[in-house]
Amino acid sequence: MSVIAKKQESSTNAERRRRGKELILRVAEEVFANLGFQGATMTEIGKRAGLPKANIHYYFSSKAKLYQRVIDNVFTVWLKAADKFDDHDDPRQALTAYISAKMELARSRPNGSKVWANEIIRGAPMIRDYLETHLLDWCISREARIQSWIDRGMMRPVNPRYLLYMIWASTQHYADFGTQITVLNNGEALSDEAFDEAKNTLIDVILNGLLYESN
Amino acid sequence: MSVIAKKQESSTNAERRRRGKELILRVAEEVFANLGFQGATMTEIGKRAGLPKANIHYYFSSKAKLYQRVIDNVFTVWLKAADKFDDHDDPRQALTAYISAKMELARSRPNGSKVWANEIIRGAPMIRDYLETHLLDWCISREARIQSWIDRGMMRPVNPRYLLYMIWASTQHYADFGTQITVLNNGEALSDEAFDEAKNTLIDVILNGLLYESN
DNA sequence: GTCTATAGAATGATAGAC
DNA sequence: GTCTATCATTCTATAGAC
Repeated sequence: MSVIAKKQESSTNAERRRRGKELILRVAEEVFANLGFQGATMTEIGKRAGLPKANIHYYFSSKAKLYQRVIDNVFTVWLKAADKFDDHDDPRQALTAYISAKMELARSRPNGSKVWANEIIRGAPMIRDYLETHLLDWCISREARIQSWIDRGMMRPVNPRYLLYMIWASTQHYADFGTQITVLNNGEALSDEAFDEAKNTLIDVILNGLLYESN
Repeated sequence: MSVIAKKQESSTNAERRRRGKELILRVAEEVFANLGFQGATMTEIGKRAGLPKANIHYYFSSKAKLYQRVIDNVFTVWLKAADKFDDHDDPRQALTAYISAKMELARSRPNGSKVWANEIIRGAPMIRDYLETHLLDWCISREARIQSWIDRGMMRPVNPRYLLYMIWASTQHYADFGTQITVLNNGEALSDEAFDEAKNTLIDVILNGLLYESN
């Protein structure tokens, strides 16, 4: 076997290993979201991934480590969507883009949002440092941006932080409380059209609540 | 011992028993809120209540039954606050009263809100029937009320259901995500003044977003 | 009613064969 | 790398003394 062939085989194995880890992470996100950290079991994660639990321990040394990796992914995805906030220097466009991005995330990755919510409700034992550093930094810089809009008379004066909380809460609700929303929708998940209407209602009320008539 | 004395003693014992159950329920709400259903243990509940776990089982036959009772209490308290919605036939007054009541509940009973959130995130296994009956009924009647305001030109047209979700989400956030809010507040819980400002921001944005200038 | 002790089941983690 | 078998721990729940 040539060196090149060896390299290719090695690359293939690495690739397979990566895919195995990806699969486990995806399944683990779902299980942690629906059962909480304590409720989730390695056996259940293994079962849904089609593996004995010993294999999960082979890839991720402990349940806590696996959970930490799931949380890392959730935060990475959130950060990426949150950057939509910076695309425009106009409150109407920026807030519309941000609310839309958050709603699309709630739609496409509800389990990530649930894991995050579960973790916060528990008192954030695993991610306190994220909150104290990355999240706080993100907030401070965006609050400055919102304040500059207020100072320039582009929107009504509100405490920027409470505005951010309002947007987080009302968008993430469609992921975290998806079960309740489905039950109240006669047991059917919101259609794409209904979800769009919900999104537009949020944008409509918040922008109307913040912007002056003239804008 | 006279019959009256016997009656009094019996009443005192019943009273003590009731107080014992109350204490356990209060402690259980806190433990379920912070650890989730699976994370909460009878040992921990007993420890915080100053009792061995066998006593908890004496008062509540099983962990599931105790949890169900905690959930019952949460829903009862919520229903009472939700009635604030009916005190006025004017959107400004009614929505202000309702948002205020929800925020006061988030402030005074954050653990109840967290238990509810945990239960919904898990897929509402224990309270699906509540959602399908009591909560749905409550929604339908209040949506009709909101719709009548819209029909009478008292507020801008929005889908009443998504407005309710917005109010629930943005108020309950202050309970469910209290840990995150505290960390972002430099590790200190929101002061009464800050909480009031948050409440007024919500009322301000939502009412401004819904009502016509002339109102 | 209250407690100690323990049964019986489930879980995270690992050893060791293949 | 993958699997079976198993250990050590922890949990719900109950038995039984007081």
